[in-house]
Amino acid sequence: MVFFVPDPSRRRIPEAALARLPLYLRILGEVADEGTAQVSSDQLAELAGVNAAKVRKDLSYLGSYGTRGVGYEVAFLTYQIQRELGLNHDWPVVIVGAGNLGQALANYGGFTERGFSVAGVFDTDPAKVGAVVGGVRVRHLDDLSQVVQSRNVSIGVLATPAAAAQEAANRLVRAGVGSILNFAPCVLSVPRGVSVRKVDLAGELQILSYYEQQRAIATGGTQPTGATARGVSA
Amino acid sequence: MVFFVPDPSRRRIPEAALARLPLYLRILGEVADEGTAQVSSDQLAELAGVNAAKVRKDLSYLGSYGTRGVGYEVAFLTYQIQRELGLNHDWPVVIVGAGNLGQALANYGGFTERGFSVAGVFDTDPAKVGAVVGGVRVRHLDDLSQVVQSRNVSIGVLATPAAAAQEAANRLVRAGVGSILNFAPCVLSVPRGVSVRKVDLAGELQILSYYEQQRAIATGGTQPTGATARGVSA
DNA sequence: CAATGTGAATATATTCACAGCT
DNA sequence: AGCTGTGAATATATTCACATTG
Repeated sequence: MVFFVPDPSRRRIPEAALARLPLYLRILGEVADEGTAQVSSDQLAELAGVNAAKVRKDLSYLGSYGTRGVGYEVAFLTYQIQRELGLNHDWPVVIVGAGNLGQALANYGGFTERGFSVAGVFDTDPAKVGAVVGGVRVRHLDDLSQVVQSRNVSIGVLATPAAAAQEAANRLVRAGVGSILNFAPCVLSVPRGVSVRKVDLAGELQILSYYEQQRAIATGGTQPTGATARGVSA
Repeated sequence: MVFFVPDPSRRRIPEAALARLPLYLRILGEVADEGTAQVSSDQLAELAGVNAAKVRKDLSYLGSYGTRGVGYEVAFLTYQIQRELGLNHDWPVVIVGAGNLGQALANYGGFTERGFSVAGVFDTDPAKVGAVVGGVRVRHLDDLSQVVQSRNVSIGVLATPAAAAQEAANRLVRAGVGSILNFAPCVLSVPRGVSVRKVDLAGELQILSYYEQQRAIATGGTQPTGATARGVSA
């Protein structure tokens, strides 16, 4: 009997810490742009708006890359986070759905700016196929597999209407994509091993709405515009 | 000495549970569209892709709205979640930044579809001011305060470049906005009491990149396209 | 001596498992 | 009989506080 076989993927970073690494990375970029070579966890924490102990613990999952009494070397730490996140590789993405949001994401500089080139934009609507969006021609979804394989794409961005999302996800998975960023307002069912992250834009507003309502209650203030109850199934 | 003054805002829902309410709400909407009147926590859990006990505990923070042995009445539960989130009120939003993302969000049906009307789109760029986006004319940021006050706006969506974000946030706060949804890749500093939620689109991809790298390591498979190390301060 | 890295303490979140209703 | 609502158990995350080290 073998005890304590330490899961070979033991190196896994806790989810909560992982989610903050992109933030630290961005801050390190800004700090570097100002010519600063060293940062302390206190400084990072201040800039990131989090607790300094949290910064240190988060970074400790990557290894011991700081210097006691001094801090972290900006360039070195940047490199280590990038390496941990896999950002020293190219990760071309495909965008499925060339509606408002899909087009916006294709045009949106933020992806390419941070190293995610758009290998293709896909749709099934003949009216959209052929149009040029963000410098990329919209292709028919039938070409997805070919592009994913030839360009070695492993990340897909899903920006279709909810009704089309599951089928589009199926196609992404069949084409060989291993991770999906889902903007469609629906829950995807994917084979085990495929990673999905969901972004719910309207949901974010609903959460803010809760905070605003709490504030309104707390301050005993007047409620916002007309308490027009919406239909229950809206 | 007074012990255990139970925080008057004790009614606060745990953050993690709160973040799932929009998901449940959406699922309830789908279920209702299919004409189903009752759902069990098992069914909801299945549809939401989470544990059934979690569903029950989340819903229990709202009150006891289920019926033992039966489940939850779809319409009633929908109403209760909406009420808790403050969605029985109108919450007009303003969008600051009429670049690619700002325009897309204004056009994007998802906000209005879920009851968040766009009261205005603002920018400082004279080339953009006056253009019509998503049926709304882009106004100059100087008009922000007037619109926020006249339309009683308390939620702002920030979609400017990072460099302009802090100043735009200041203006939102000064105008009277209490909650900000921040798409700009930067950390905002706001007065105590103002809520900020950040959406980091590229950061989401970076996290997926980590998963993909882990998969590549686990499967011992070939790395993705060219291991071109990017500049350290990228 | 200043700041990291980390055990220990605390807080939050998830899940189990079942008493209690319908 | 079946499903909710919830204490208790567990897991994860955050924060404290300090020994350790350059």
